[in-house]
Amino acid sequence: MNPTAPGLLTLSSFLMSRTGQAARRRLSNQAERRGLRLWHVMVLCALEEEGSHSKGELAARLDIGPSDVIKVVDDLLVAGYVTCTRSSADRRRVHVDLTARGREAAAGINSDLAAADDEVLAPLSGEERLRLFDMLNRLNGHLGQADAGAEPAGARQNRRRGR
Amino acid sequence: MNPTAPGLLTLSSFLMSRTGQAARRRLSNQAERRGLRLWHVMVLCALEEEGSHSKGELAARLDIGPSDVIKVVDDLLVAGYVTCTRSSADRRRVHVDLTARGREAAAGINSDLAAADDEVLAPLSGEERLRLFDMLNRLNGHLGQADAGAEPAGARQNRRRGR
DNA sequence: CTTATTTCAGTTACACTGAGATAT
DNA sequence: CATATCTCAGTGGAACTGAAATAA
Repeated sequence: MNPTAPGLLTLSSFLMSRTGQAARRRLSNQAERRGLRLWHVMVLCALEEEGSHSKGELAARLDIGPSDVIKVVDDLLVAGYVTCTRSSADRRRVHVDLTARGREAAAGINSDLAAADDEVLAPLSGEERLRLFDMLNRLNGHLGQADAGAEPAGARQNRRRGR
Repeated sequence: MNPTAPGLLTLSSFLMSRTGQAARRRLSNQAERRGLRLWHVMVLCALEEEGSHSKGELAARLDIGPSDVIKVVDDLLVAGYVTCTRSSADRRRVHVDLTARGREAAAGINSDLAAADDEVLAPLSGEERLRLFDMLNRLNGHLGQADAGAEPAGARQNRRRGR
């Protein structure tokens, strides 16, 4: 059809997945120094920024599987970074809250991750970084929204990107 | 330390990994319609753009594991998209070449992927897309280069990102 | 004997799926 | 009974690791 379709290797989508993968690895390496994975940090960060969440809310907020939240929160619980308490109003829900220790850990790792982020973005000027950040936010919104509209019908559980 | 370190969830590195992941999924879905995975398309694309490669060269060019190239090329061989021939000059090497059928498949899927890429980048203007493409290329070069410098010593096999 | 290339086998982390338990 | 939330166990593809076989 299109005689001069650009190859996969030069597509922005593909470059982005590659770059994102490399960037993720750097962040992940930072987290690993504290015995945490990125999922753990995501949860700590969400709790730090937005306060208490139920496990289901965390899954929706972070766009990860509800079943994965279980393991992650359980690890954080064992590490003493969070507390889990059943809601007295709706006893199905489990509220997750940061402990003082968790807040401390989150602050420490956040500054480490910010440094890693800075190193990743090293080749970009300050203005370019702002542009990039803006574009990424728009792309994220667009992609998440587009996926949400394609729900088959009875997808009450797992309303996530993979369908 | 830093009292106002930005949270992981707002780091460009993190946003990029998320966006890249969503973008990759779209490309992957396109490839799947033809019974291929992204790895297969990467190989087809590299062969289409740059001609014959040995398996080791493909691994280095695409930055994937030499052991993974085996499976991918083998799949393509079974599908009749490539031919494998031992080099007569250096019989350790196996040269991989596109067949007519492979070239046809590559062209077809490339235009499909280009359409998917266009959809991913929908929220960006033409100028922004160029900027983004440029930034991604620079970031890719920077990250790949930085990883290459951190080699421990005797890394003759697997000189790849994860070390 | 040492090195390069390919090959095979196995491991890990991640994302996801499905069933079931408990509560509303 | 229908629904929501959480929990657990298992699947599959991707990325990586290590060790062999073959040839130089």
